[in-house]
Amino acid sequence: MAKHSERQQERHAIGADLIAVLVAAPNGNPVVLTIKDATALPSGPFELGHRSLQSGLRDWVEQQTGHPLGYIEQLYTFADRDRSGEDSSRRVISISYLGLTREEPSRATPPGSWRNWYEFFPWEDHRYGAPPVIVDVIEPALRRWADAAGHEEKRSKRWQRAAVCFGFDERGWNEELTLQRYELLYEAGLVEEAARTKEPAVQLVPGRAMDGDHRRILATGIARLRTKIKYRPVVFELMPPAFTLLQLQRAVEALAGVTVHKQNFRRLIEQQDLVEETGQMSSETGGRPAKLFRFRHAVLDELPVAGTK
Amino acid sequence: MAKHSERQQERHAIGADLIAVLVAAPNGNPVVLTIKDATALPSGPFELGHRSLQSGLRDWVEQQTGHPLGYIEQLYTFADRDRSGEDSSRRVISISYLGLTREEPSRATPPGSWRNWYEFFPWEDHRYGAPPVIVDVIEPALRRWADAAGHEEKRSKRWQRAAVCFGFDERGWNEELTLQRYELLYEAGLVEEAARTKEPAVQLVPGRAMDGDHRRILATGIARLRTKIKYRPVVFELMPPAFTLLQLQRAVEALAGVTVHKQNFRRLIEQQDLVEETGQMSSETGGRPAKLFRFRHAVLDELPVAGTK
DNA sequence: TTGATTATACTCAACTAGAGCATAATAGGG
DNA sequence: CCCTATTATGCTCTAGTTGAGTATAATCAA
Repeated sequence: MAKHSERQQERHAIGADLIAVLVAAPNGNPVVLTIKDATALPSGPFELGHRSLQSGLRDWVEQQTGHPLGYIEQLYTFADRDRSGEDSSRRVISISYLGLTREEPSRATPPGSWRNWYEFFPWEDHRYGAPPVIVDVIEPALRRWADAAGHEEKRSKRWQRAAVCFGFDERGWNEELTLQRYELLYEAGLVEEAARTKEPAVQLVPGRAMDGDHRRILATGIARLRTKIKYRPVVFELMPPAFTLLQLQRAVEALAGVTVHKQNFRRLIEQQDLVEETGQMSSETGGRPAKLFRFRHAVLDELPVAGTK
Repeated sequence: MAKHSERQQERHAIGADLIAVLVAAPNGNPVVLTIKDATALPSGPFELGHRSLQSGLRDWVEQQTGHPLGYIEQLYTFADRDRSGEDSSRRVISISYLGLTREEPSRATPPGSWRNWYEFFPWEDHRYGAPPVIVDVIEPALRRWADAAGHEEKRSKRWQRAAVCFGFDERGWNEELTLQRYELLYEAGLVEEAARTKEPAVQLVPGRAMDGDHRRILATGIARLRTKIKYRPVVFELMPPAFTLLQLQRAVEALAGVTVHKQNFRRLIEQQDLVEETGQMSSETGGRPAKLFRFRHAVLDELPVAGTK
């Protein structure tokens, strides 16, 4: 155990920031709360008055958006000097959180604050097939990046990594690799954030950039959520009190960025007793009316339950 | 975005500590590195000179143990005032990590530094059946705790939570709930750490206590590792370069605290191509000699691989 | 009344996971 | 050398899960 008193001077040159990836899914649109014209995630300093990190986050997010936060989960803490834009005489520790909220808040959040998260990651939305940007831009760019490696061994390692991430060479798309894909594009110098420090690539991959690490944090949040919905019933934090099974499915698909087999999705939800009928039917957009369901909150007490794989 | 400059004063009253849950498994024993006569986890301040949190941790752990850290993973960051033992005029942010190392280091670590982690959680080892402490001490104590609740509804909620955590009422043991179990015992005032602030219970549950939050952090690390080995090949970080399948199985069982079906374990490992034969056989303790295997490091590049469920 | 659209019930085959049986190869004691 | 204990290793069987498809039911709009 180091003596703390000797190090007060050094330790005091440290600050802490809380950064939030705040997600909602109003009618099947995956949106995230942003500030500064969608160039940053909402963040605020951790202050002495806060009871804990989590309550500190709750305080200012609820104050800022006017809506209560349902689910909160810590994402990652980092303090890399190279990554942060500040000078190196002091360090800021950034603690990021994933938060889910039920509705898209309107008051206290200027229009345009909530953004479809695929604006930042156009290559992540495979609900309507693989986005053209992958085969048109990303694949050739990563091929060039791989070929630019010195040794043959390194070349093939690079390409294998790219192929795993993006599902090239028959490998198939894995929606959970959102973070790995962003990091790969960053290392290959294909996103704007990387081009700021490294030499810029000839052609950047489309997708809205953000300040500092924020896009990377968003990628972390998306990846976490995409894995989490498979084994924990967290989607319901994003749903209205009553919903149809198709609405639920659309929400899951929006987050995962892939479509699922309708009948199998229903089977899964029902056999896990995640929902119960409200007894009412929906006034539908078209087609046969659907039963309305509500989340069975009791499942949260029956802990080791599964989600919506 | 808050103006940072206005808050310098407040922000500077913050320090950061790195805390390590460092795990090894020499011949099937799950051990963790401790200091101060096994009352604390190794920790050190995060300093300005450190390149990043992770490298800061690596620096002083390797310096302190003389062994390189294989796998490192962030666990959790917290700054709750109630939990930490320090005065409230300043805050320390604790960032905890899980680290895996191959061998039990001997130099630079005094004897007794590595402790079997079941000394801290005697109720977590189900390799030889459910430990008697559960039915003898924990179950009746939690029954009393549940009954002590005011409303009938709260009583049944408490008991349901206890039953889920410890597998009462036919529910079966779930080894991944290590953290939830510790937190339950803490809330029920049944561990020493809780008795320091709350009123002490009549009889505490056996198990070595630690300073501050350290036992809780250890529980977090164990729980994380128990879930991780099921879908990522991290056990191999704890194994020697060559090993028999039984040795591998013993390591997994040591971490998970439960036994597995031998033949099915072999089938799983082999069909996933996690290992390859070295061509050599083991000079065994008894019985038919076993083939020696080594980890196929290439699987780390074939990313979305499974582990040792 | 027909077609489009969505809801909902079933079926089927492939695969996975849990459990057990059988046989092989070694050591040690008589 | 044979018997027994012990561990290694191969194989089977069954139940459950998963992916994909077929069939039928309600509704609306033209």
